[in-house]
Amino acid sequence: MPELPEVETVKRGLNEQVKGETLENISFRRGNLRNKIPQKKLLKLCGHKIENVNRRAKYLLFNTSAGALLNHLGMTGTWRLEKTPTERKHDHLSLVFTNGFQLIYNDPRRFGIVDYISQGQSSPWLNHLGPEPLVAEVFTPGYLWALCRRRQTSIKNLIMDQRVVVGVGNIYASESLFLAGVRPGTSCRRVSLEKCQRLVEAIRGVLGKAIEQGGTTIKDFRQAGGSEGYFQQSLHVYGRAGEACSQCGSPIRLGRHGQRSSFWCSHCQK
DNA sequence: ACAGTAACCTGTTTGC
DNA sequence: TGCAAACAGGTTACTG
Repeated sequence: MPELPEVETVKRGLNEQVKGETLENISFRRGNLRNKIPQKKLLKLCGHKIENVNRRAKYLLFNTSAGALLNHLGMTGTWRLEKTPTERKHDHLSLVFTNGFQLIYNDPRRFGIVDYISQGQSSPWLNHLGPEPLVAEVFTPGYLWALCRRRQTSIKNLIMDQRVVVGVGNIYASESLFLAGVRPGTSCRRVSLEKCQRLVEAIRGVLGKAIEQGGTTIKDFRQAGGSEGYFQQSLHVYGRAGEACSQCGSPIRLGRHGQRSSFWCSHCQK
């Protein structure tokens, strides 16, 4: 479900909803998602305030002075805040706050992660992550170009590799490549420094705009509070196979790279 | 070491 | 209409 803009949107919503609130209890409906949920460790957070909710890559971190709850939404994870909770299918745990509200984690496909991080420590989940694309000092054209020299894969696979740069998933990979004028199947070895420059700018630009518009709602992504994102209106190629390219009118092509659908315009992207 | 594929799940859409 | 296959915003574990 969520790429960087969606996770960032969720993060901002959660800060409005639970920042400063004290955790009273955590109730668990099942013992595992993609990982085994360390229930006992997580219960150490009870009695402590959520200082803030941060984001690293596509991971959310609920920080307290007694450690943090780490969460990855996988494809279908959502948080919803309720005063009088109505149980829904696929509710897996809920954070109960002293103000009477509950923050409930729902995840049908259970590709999500819920883990505990001790105070001041890192987590194995965060170890191999590449730079944040929105931080210009760390995600530079030269950096990307150096990786293009070294690796042997398509440029789309490369920018979706979280070790290379975090936060770019299947939607924004296609969109960035369209904006940069590079076909997704191009071998990264054949991507010039100049193209890397355009690509870095495109990635940063598209992620930034998507955040401004509250993310992309294709199917079931919702902002905190339940409203949809609006960025889907701005998608140039993703999900538009057969439609006319907004720039040149050629039909948008559909193909697959690394088991994922790719969308591109053969005229605008070389 | 690296790249490509299967696997983890459920729900929805597509095609016969 | 019904059923089965294909597909979905992600990541890891395996294979060669």
